[in-house]
Amino acid sequence: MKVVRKQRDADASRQRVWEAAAVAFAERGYDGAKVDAIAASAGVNKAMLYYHFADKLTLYRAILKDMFAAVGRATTAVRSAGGPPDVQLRGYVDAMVRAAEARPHFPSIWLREVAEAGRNLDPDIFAELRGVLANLAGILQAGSRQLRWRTVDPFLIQAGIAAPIMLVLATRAIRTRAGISAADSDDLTVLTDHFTRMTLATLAPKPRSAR
Amino acid sequence: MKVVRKQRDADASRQRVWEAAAVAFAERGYDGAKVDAIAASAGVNKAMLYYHFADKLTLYRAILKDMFAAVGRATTAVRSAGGPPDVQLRGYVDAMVRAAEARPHFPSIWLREVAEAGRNLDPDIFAELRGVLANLAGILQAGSRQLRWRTVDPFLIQAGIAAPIMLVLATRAIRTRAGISAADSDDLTVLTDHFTRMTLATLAPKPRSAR
DNA sequence: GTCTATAAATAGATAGAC
DNA sequence: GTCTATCTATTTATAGAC
Repeated sequence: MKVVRKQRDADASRQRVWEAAAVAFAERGYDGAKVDAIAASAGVNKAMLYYHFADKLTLYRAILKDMFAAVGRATTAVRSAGGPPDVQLRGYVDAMVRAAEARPHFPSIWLREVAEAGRNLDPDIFAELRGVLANLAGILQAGSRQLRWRTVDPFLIQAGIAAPIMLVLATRAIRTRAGISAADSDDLTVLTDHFTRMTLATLAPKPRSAR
Repeated sequence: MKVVRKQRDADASRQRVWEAAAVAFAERGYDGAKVDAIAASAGVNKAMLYYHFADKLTLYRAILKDMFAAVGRATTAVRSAGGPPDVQLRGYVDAMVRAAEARPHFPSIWLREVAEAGRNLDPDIFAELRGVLANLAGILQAGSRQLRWRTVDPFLIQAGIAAPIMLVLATRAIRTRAGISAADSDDLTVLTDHFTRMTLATLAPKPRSAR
């Protein structure tokens, strides 16, 4: 009984550290986030943090890995589900939005990692990223065959989907304050709709007769 | 003569500090960039850095202001030049690409600032951002009238243009190493072409008859 | 303008008691 | 599992000579 209780507390404090760290890394970046602050905000002592995680970098990498693994799982599920390419594409966009939405720290950390140009990413995570891109490439190929989509570099398509989504989500709070309105884009469905339509329009074949 | 020489040296060392700082802030972020490292990489002593700039934050803000002012000038020039909305839009995209390309540190710092959700941005810079967005909104309105473009939130369009461009530029070096190919997208014209076409396709009116 | 030396504060990490 | 106290290295910033 005592063991069980301790176990539950352990999980709880580990979880609180994890979440406080995710918030801090999102708000301040790896170097800007301070271990003292993370521990304090988690309601534990700094030594407790080091009890659960070897060091700051290990903690950070654990959060990163969780993020990218989630995207990998979600996009692979979309691909496995099959269906028409345009439906899969919507699923892909939706997977991005949902993975980010489920983790409030996701957009900021993702943007920072892009800015870092991968310095913190280990081979595992790179493999995950290539997997995500392969899922997208698969959808694009299916679209080429079945819907005569244009042939476009999958990386450019991925950039066009993920980057703006993360920007919109990362700046939700500040935009109203800054006098930059985007009322609609706070609705996640609007987000998915817009970037799905944008991507499909980009991929659509040239009209037969027009011009 | 001596004064002139000193003056030239002053400019030179100030400039070297500026550039070293821009690189460091891009690579490591505000907190990750160390004053010692910046001074060393600029080939001056740390005290020299403080001679030219009041403190680290002032130096950082100066670089930020230069970046956003450049985008403001460039997009305003595009708007003033007038012309058909689709041509103006291409000019707008091109302005983003060029402003970023002219400053190697631009994409990374821009992405980091988005992740910061504006913590470092002062009212001046916010005004600049609103100006850029107003320039885009003007183009979109002209397109609505003259080319029957759809009505879309300008912020979503801006997100769709700027964010992926910065991502592509910020990750140029790493992508080859990571096994993520995007050979074409290293050519700036290809970049401008792609995101211009993407945006125009997004804005294009619904076809009359099709479906 | 430029440098050396150093102050003063902060931050990551650990020892060791409970 | 959890905490207090502390060690050590790093980091921003300045004083003051040349």
